[in-house]
Amino acid sequence: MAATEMVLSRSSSGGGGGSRWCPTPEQVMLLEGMYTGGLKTPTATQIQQITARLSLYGKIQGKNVFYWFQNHKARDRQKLRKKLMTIYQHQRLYPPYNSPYHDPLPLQVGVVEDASSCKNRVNKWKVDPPVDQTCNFKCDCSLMTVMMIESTTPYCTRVPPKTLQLFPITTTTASTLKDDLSKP
Amino acid sequence: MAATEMVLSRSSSGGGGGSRWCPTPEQVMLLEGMYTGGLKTPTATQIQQITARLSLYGKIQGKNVFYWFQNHKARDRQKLRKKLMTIYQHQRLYPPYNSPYHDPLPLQVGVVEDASSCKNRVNKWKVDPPVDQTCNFKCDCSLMTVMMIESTTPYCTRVPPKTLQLFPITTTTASTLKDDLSKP
DNA sequence: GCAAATTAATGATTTATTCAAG
DNA sequence: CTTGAATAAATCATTAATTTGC
Repeated sequence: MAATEMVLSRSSSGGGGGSRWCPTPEQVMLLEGMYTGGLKTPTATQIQQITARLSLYGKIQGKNVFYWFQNHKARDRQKLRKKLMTIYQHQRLYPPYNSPYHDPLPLQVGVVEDASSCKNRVNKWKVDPPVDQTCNFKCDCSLMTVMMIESTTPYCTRVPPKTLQLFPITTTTASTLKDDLSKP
Repeated sequence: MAATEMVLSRSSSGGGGGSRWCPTPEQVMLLEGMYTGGLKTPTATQIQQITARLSLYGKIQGKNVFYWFQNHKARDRQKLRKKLMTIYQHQRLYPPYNSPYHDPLPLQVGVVEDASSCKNRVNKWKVDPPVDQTCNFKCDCSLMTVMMIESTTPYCTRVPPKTLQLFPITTTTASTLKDDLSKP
């Protein structure tokens, strides 16, 4: 980095108040809980609910949740991939078949109908996760839908309703409200 | 997705498909015009305007415009890439330098500040395109912002503004409300 | 102990790839 | 086969850890 200066140029970066979401420990904890609990790709509806719940612990948007799962899954996958790669390399083995470590995650997928017809890759994990909540919505596809849905709630912390600012490009000096994160 | 439903009862009339956007010839013409005119990656603001304009010729959403440019650019690029690849292969040449045909498109980028400091990749094409409309918004980054903006207008054919509903999550056993937001 | 400098994590975008409708 | 839609991989950029010299 330039290191020449970086002082208090606060939030000049682009469009939205704080430059990026900084999850509180509680939020991270809950998210990781859901992830290890089996939720890898939440549907739009789930993202909504998760966002609502996490907003109790700090300001957050649906897209943050969406990104979190995307990144977490991707990095999990790449971690596994590297591990497998070194293993294969170590044993002078080639990956099992076609694209072996291209999808190593033992994610719990949805119902894979019959597996007899392999014409399509079994990417059918679009049904909603193990928890049996009665959401019968077929195809709510992550990001788009999320964005469509969250519409009017720019960031949904439960702050007292101040004068709503569409695009807080203005300085908003300070941060302070940023986080009280004290690591456990 | 189960495909069990998708009633697609109506609206197939008049050139709008139910399941996916089917651009009218006028829309395609205009889009291609803009593309060859130099617009490769419209900002959110531009996407809005384009959508508004194209909605005169048929129903369309911001995401359609977004996807159209994404796909068009991607496929243009891959076409060029293939062409270059065969050329190189044909002449027993290796690509010029590091990743030669990784960015073959002579896209018109925004102002590249000084080019003297190459510390960062010059990916600064985030400023808004040639047309000098006075939008000073720094970083409105494509999809997210588009979605944020278009918010309450699920599909922006010129329908009269109804009362906005913000997505009832409650059980409401299936259906009924669903098609309200998927079909006109 | 403290900040500046460096490195590691990780949030956010962009690009490439894949799926499926027509 | 073409192409709209969706997802995953790669990349960028900023924040937190950490090292280091004082």
